[in-house]
Amino acid sequence: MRQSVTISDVAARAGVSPTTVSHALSGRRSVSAATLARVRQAADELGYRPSPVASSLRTKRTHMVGLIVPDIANPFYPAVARGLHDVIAADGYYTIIGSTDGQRDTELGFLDGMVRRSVDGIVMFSFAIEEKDLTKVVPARTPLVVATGNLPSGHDRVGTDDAGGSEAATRHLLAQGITEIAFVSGPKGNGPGDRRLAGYTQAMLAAGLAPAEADIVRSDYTVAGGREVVGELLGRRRPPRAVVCANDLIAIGALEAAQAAGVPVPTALAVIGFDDIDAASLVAPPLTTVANPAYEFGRQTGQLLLDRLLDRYDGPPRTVVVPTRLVVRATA
Amino acid sequence: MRQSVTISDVAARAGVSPTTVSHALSGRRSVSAATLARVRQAADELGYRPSPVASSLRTKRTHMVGLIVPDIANPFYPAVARGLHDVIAADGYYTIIGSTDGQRDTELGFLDGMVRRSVDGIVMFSFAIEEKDLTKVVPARTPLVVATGNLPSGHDRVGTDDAGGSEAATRHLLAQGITEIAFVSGPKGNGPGDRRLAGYTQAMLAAGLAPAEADIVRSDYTVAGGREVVGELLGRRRPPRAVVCANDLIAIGALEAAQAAGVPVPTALAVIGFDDIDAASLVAPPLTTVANPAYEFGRQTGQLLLDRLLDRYDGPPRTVVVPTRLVVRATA
DNA sequence: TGCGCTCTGCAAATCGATTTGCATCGTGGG
DNA sequence: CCCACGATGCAAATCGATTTGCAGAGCGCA
Repeated sequence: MRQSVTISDVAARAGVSPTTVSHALSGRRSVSAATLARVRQAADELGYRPSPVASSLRTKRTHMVGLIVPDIANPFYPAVARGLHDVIAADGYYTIIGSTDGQRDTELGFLDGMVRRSVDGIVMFSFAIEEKDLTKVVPARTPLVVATGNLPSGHDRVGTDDAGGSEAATRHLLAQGITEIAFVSGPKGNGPGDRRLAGYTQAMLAAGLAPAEADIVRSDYTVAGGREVVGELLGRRRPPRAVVCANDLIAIGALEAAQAAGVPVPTALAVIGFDDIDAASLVAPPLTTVANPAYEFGRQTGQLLLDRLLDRYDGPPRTVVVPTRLVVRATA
Repeated sequence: MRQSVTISDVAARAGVSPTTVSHALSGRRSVSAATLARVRQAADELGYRPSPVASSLRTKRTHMVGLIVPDIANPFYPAVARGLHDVIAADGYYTIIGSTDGQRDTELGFLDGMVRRSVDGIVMFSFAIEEKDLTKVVPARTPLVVATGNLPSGHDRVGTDDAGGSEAATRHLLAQGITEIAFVSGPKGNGPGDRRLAGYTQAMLAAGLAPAEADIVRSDYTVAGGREVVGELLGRRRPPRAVVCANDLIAIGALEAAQAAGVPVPTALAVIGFDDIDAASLVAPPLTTVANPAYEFGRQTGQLLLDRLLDRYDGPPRTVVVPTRLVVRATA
């Protein structure tokens, strides 16, 4: 079950040593033009396809990058994966994926597996792991990009401008003269909800408005959750004139609640979501939302990684914040 | 830059040869209980983590599976990826991904790259490649699951029951006494549109109805396209009482066209989509559609692959058809 | 002429595991 | 008592590349 054509076969055919073939094809040492031509031709004629596995054993480089996410089927991550993929594939790197469901053991398992497989770099979305776990499993020399907001920074890092996004959304409402604005966040924790909440608060304060405690409510990140809490908001004596939501699903729930209550959108209630998932443009009326550019996010992780893989950068950890963009449709 | 702990280190510590360590840990030959214990302990104490790269070089097995898709960011494929991932990860296999954008050269490039990386198996969604390309690049012994409908079968294969799905959708309408049913397919070609069309036709014929040529229209697979062609249908002298669409986006476009024309859904126009994308349940009214179970699809590809990887099956190519399921919501 | 330097090329070691072939030691059956 | 065989362990070959060290040839310069 040996490989069909090896470097020795090429060497034999070209009448040189395997050493010379290696040098000729890799260019790590110079060979004469004549030899180079003979080697090239021999390789060509035999259909030589070098074995990356053998090469990796010696060089310790696999041209593979690990991507660890909670769930590759969750719409955000495929776009990230694609962005990463597009950046690194251009330099011949492959992406190897692990879905962890946010389980700590699974996260560690994939991390360990990928390190042993000697991936050249790792992009990690982790929610259950801590810095010391990371350093225990991942050798210091392996580039690692961390893509979650909760870890202290000992690695390169990419994040979304959550606060800036909801700040822009809030300002968009304020600019229309709307001041009674509520915010629907996610569950307490280190998810994006409270970072987005912070942007809302800041915009309100900057406008000289102090958001009342009652104007800030929490939900899980689902349509049903959004429908429920916004339904409750609308039932109050003084319902808000607008809601900014921590994600699009909540916002879609808000739309449903408004419709159920007979409250016209956006004239009586303006709604703004966050993420710009596919469905945002498909619901009726189409949702005004803050685009969370997952693809761009992925590209940035790829850039940070590639800069280190190709020795273009060798300094202290860097952080990239991916900007968001307000997409104005019909709900605000 | 050598690996920290190698098999020789373990051997030294346990006072045996590397051979014995290998046999002890792999169980390929028997070792005495005492030796086994000593080896285990030595490995443990040193924190031995075997190198899959070295192992692969000798064994030709990498425990990696390649997944080649047109676009990992397209909602269908992440779910497939997850299904595949879940099945094979249980046996220690990793998924390595390539997005090709349906480009022939890119498809071939990833195929070649993965084969050279000596993946143990490949799952391929290809639209631009032909059987002979495949056999040229992929060694006969590498298990390959083909997941598109247009290739002649020389490999294991997984497909969706496209015809069955739209047949069920059509019958669902017929059962309500609706007979004026139109079908919106995709562009001519080997996409799923015409396989879905076939199911519609069959159901109509089985009911003794001969669908008129005018009842079958084509669109691209987008909302805009669906809106346009269904708008045209509704403007006819005798508009259909229902439309079955080749995918959900078209169906959502149909919804928009109906709303624009003031045609109530489902009372004056019933609409059924195909795929059950996330947005299907989020639009208003929620879309009745045929679920195309991508996750299950991925699991099936994983099963076919794993059966061969683990030598559980060694016969001629098999085909698995993943059943669809009618999801009745509010539009039909 | 002689010294040193660059250019070219090869032999051999190396990466870290797996696998084959051989040797040794008991043990039980004939 | 002897032979066959299973159990156990090691030395060495192997997978297919890369890299190091060495050597010969050719050239320029003092």
